[in-house]
Amino acid sequence: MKGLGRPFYARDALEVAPLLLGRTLVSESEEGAVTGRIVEVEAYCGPVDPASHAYRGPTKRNAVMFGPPGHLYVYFTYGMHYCANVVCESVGSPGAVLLRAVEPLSGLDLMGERREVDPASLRLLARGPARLTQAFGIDRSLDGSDLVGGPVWIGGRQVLRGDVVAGPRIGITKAASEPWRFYEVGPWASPRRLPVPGRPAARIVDEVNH
DNA sequence: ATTAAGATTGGCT
DNA sequence: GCCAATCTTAATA
Repeated sequence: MKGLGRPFYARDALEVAPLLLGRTLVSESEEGAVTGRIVEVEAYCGPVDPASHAYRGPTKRNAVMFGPPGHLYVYFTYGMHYCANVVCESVGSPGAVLLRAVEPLSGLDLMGERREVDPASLRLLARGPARLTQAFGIDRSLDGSDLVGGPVWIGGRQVLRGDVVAGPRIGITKAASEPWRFYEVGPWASPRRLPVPGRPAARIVDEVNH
C-alpha cells in the first residue's frame, strides 16, 4: 500500500496531528510529482472547538469533515487562498488537521513554477498553509480526495530533525489559547506569531519525541 | 437579499 | 508592524 492506511487517520485529531510531523506529503498530477516533509500542523476538534469549521454542524462547505477519515478537506478563504486538512476520526465526528508547512524535498522546480517564486528560495515554497496548497497543486477540486489511493497521500516513514513542540494556533480569534498547533523546531515551520506571554508556553510532545 | 468575517499572504512604512 | 487584496461562505433579516 502507498502511504499511511485508513486506520492511522481514524482517531482523534489531537492524536493524529503530532504523528503527522516528519512524514512525507506527496502530490502527483499531470504536471509532475512534488514531495515535502510535514513540519507544522494544527488540530481542529469539531464540535468542541469554536475555531473549527465544523463547530456549528454540517454545511455544504465542511461536509467532507463529517465523512470517513483519511480524506482531504480543502476550503477557500480570503478570496484567494486554499487550505488543506487531513480528515480524522469516524463518520459523523468531524476532527481535522490543517497542514501548515512542509520542508520541500522533491519537485522543487514545479513548486517554484506554481508559486511563481525562485525554487532556490526554499522557505517561500511551502511554508504557510496557502503556500503549501499552491505548491502542491491542491484546490477545491481535491476536496474529499482520498488519501488512501488518491493523487495526494502521506508516507509512513517519520523523520524528525528537531524537537516537536505545541503552542497556540495561528490566525484564529476563537479558542485562540488552545495549544493545538504542533511543529518541529527549526527553519521550516512558519515564523509568524510564536507563542507570546499570557498564552500557554510550548511544551514538548513526549509521544513523538520518544 | 444583505452582510460581515475569514484556519492568509505579500507589499509597504 | 500595518494593511489591502479578493470572494466565498454562512449567518442574519
